[in-house]
Amino acid sequence: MYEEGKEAVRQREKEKLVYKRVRLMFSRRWRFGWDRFTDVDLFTDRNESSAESLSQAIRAAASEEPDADGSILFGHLQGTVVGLRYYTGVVNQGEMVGLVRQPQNPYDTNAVMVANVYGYQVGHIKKELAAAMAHVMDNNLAKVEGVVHSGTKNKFYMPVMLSFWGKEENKNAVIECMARRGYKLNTGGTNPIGANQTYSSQGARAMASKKVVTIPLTPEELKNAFDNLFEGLMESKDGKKEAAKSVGTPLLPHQKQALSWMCARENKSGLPPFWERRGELYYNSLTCFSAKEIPDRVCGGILADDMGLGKTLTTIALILTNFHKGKPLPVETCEEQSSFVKVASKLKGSSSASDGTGTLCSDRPQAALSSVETPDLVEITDKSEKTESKGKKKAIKRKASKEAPVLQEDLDFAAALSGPALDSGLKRKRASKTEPPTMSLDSSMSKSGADSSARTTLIICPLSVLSNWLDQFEQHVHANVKLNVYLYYGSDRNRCKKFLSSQDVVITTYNVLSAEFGNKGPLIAINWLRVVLDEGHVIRNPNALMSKAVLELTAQRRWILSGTPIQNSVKDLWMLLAFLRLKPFDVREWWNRVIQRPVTQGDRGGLQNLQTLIKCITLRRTKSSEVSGRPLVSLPDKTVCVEQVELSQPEREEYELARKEGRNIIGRYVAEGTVLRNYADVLAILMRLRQYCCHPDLLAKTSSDLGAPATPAELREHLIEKLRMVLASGSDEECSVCLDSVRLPVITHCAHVYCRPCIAQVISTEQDTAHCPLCRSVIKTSELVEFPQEQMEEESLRTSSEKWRTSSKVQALMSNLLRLRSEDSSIKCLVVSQFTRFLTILETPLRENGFSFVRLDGAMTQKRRTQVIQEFQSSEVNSPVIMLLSLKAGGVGLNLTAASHVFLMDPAWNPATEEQCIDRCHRLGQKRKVCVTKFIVKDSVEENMVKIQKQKQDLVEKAFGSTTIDRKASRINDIKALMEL
DNA sequence: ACCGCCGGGTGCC
DNA sequence: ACCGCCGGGTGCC
Repeated sequence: MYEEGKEAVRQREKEKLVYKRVRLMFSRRWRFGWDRFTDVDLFTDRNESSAESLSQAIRAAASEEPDADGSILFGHLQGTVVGLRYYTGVVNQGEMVGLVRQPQNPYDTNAVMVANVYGYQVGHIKKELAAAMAHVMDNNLAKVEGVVHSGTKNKFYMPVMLSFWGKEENKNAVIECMARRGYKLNTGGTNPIGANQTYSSQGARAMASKKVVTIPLTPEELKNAFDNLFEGLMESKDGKKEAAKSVGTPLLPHQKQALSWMCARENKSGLPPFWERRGELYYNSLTCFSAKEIPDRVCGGILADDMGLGKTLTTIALILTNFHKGKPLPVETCEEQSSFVKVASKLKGSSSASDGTGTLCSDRPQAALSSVETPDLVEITDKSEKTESKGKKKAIKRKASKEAPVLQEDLDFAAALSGPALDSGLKRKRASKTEPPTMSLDSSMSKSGADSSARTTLIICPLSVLSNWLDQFEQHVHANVKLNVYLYYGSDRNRCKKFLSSQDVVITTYNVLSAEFGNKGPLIAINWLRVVLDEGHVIRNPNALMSKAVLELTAQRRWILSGTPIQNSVKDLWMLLAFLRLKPFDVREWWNRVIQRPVTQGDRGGLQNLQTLIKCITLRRTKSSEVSGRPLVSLPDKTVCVEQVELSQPEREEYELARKEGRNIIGRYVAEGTVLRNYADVLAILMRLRQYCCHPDLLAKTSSDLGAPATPAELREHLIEKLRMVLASGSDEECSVCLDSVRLPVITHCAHVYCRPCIAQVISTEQDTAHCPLCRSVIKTSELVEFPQEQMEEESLRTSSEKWRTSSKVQALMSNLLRLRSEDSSIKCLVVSQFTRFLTILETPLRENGFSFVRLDGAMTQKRRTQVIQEFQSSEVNSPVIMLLSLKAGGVGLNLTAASHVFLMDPAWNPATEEQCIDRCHRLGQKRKVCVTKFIVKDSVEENMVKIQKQKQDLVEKAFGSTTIDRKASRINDIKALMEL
């Protein structure tokens, strides 16, 4: 009887083999989060086209996983999972299961497969129920989720609690569709089985013992909690690791700390978050999944330190310090390798795509490379290859002859026969070993862990920081170390796989990667040692091509560098975790069910789980963090002083004339209560005064040239025109909605300026009856006037052609610059103004006095910008000593540490804008004391602006909840104070 | 699966 | 014997 049974099983297996190939595709896609199809086809014929189309189909299915946003719970239904004994997948009490339609199933086109969190198939839904579900699922009426509350009682079937989720409008259709086939959805009240609790860590256990009453988070609490998600992720251990000798720059304490943490995360040991050891098994407390094998740990994480704390340096240190098995990257030094220089130069020609790389790129000859590979490494490589080919051979043999695998099967069959005694209730053995779970795990493990042949770190960054990486490598790698850094960018880049994977570092951009993703470039094909995503938050949209491309990369270790890890919502986090392959959340469904939905619904447990998760993989320090009681980075001192400027007699007379005129006009508006209606006019007057304070030639042709307005329409046109001129001169105006400097300014019909997104929000909330926040005029989107940023170029030409004259403020600046030069000619200065035309005026005296300078303003192309910054930052003797900087130019990331003196030529409305500007040189990397000089004209509108700045700062520190009325009042008060009314 | 179902063997009690 | 009953074989979709 025993023999007969054995034979029968073998026979059945053989018959089913063909179908099994198909089925495996389905189960495998779960296992790998849908994206690892290439590893999968152990059983497919090596028929390229069929494997190809199937893989495409599966990939397409994966991307269809809907974003469950806005889904509501329709109801629950108790169902049955059948066919348990045919599959290896096991389910623990309380574990979630996935339900996948299998329209290709040859026995039943309605089949619904059940898989556990790891993607191992557990069974099928009983066919009558499957028939009903198939309709719902195929028509996308609902997403069905399963949880197995009670454990497996027998080997053949088990109950499963199904919940149906979908859009409100489909609810009745779903309920009716199920009812028609005799399945009544339990829609009772606010769900009987606690949809929320089910997913949180207390899960089934808590439910069984007592009803846990959870008070959902308010949206505000949620927002706060979320904003703080990345705060305080300072590793408490102060383990510090010394960098390898090849790192030329000494690391600061917090950088050593980060290096230690990163090395630890790469040299894996210990369990990933939410896993614990339970006897023989590893158990995940979130999903209730358990496995015999040690779960995959994420090799890498998120380094989310504040900007300026040295993420780049730390990453370079990591590359050099932690190669394999905690040993430093083997690199050659100049002295030993002088004989190879010739080879190196040959390679250099073929590889460098930009002069930036030239000095670093490919200096290490290939001869040296091969000598570095220890026999030990080679051996491991061979081994992994063997296991891989063995696996394939086995698969092929199974098809050809049944002799070889019989023994294997028999053992398993015997195990199966021995039944529950051996099962221990948690893990059933499968009669066939065609698809042992260990194999897939092991193979992925050996790929990521034991494959020591990978050498190269791939760094992907936005184009804007590419040059920064090259600089930093040059700067921080020890001078006599030959590190192969290849810039994979430009049309003549070397696409040779062998070449790339022999480099130590390959740097490329997200765009290059996206481009290659489409036409199968080498980046996707190479097995990288490490992939580093710089500014990693750019991949937060999972639909973007570059995000998809990034997920396809094969690597043993993965890192995300980001100064701003989260922009708005929980959703954005999925992509980061998916890239890191944080299982099981790399599969969207588990992320949605375990984290995203609970958190967005205000479930505290869900939020806590998210926090724990993030904490495990993230290191974040801010500028204000401390290491062992000391501040992270001690910046050199900064002194800010105000230098009062006295106007000359003629200047004063001109100014007073304009001031009186303006005061009269504004005074009339105040008396009439029409300040806000004529706001553009007011701003134009103020602007005129501010410009007088700097230089008389700043004044553009003013609206007075336009002639007196006749009709209301003309008046409006004039006001809008005035506002346009105020903006065009570079003034940093404030948006009354966000109370910050305007970004993407638009002008309303009633001549007020706001940020485009701010006013768009006002319009969308107030719908048809939207009013201007300042004057309550009706506003419409169609009537908003765009203000194209940086459109003032040719005007500056006209000014320079006029006869140049000086001004008191110009004099004040020049005497400072001349004094500094005589004290220390190496000092570099930033000269900042809101008025780009003022910068142009300043060029003349700078040239006359023989200062070498560069200019950076918003009108410059990105390319020119980086060029200018590079020039200015250079420490060469002839490099420019002065940068003329437009206040609003450049993002926050701008690094101008070469300068130690800042001259703010004119005050801004928003003090934060000035601070931001100062921080561009007062930041990490600044070696000198920073000295800031603000020029303020005595007895002028500028002095009043400074006073208002102070008041505003106080206000910001005190409270935030200012109403529109407050804002309006404060605007008017500001103006009155400015004009001393 | 300690079930249900199928289909062959069988046939008074 | 065109049924009932018994008991072995069998078992997801």
